[in-house]
Amino acid sequence: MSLTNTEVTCDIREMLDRIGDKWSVLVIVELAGGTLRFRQLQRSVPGISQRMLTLTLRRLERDGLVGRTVYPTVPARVDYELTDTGRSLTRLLRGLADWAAEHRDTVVASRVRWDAAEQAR
Amino acid sequence: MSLTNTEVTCDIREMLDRIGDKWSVLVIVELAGGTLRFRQLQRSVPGISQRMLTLTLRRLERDGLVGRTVYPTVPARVDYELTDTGRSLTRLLRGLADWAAEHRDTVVASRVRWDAAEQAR
DNA sequence: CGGGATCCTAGTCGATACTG
DNA sequence: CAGTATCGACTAGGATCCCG
Repeated sequence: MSLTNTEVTCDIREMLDRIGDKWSVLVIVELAGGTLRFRQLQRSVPGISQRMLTLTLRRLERDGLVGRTVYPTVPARVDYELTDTGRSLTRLLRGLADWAAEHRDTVVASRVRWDAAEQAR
Repeated sequence: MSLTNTEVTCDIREMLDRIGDKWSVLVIVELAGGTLRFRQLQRSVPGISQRMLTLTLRRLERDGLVGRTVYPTVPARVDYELTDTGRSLTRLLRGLADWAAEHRDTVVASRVRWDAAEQAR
């Protein structure tokens, strides 16, 4: 169960390079609820700009986590959905969310203590 | 088991803000092997600069994931070790590493395909 | 509607030099 | 040894405009 080796840590870094940016997990989580169009997705992820939604989706599509379907109607219609690989990620995200929920208070308290000590200097 | 709600996604973003940077997980993984001094840690994490190791350790200490002990000897000696909270993270990191190991080939293949299609334009 | 192309800023990171 | 301070490069991300 040891984690101390270069190979494993590189694996983790790869993962974080994939989903550690500002928007990827938010998009993935929304798509976990089902297929969404570009506009729907943008409305579902408050604060994301058009540009960042596009960039994020392209990266996820490139990695095979998200599928893109274009319907040649006018105006254009584009559906986004998680692939099987993408869906397999939701289990992991659940794990992250659970850890965060469980330890948030402790972490916040630690920060408050730290910042107070900082202030004291 | 749904992930689609703002609260959960914020939890995950908090987590990623905490460990999603370039060095945090690498430091955590090294400390998972036991207490280390500053220099030992720097040698254990190839490529990390003095500055980034300091910054990373300060952040982790502020969040209560890493403990710091100073021995007032000359020259100074400082030990770093995971707290209980920090140690609880290793289970999660194991999950990330496992996912990465299992899906790396698929993801890489998807990228190659994407980049080839890109080239074709 | 679903983007692409540009421009710009704020923050991250690395390199280097210095200190107790 | 264990840092702090400074500078400069790079880049993620936001704002805006335009197009089919």
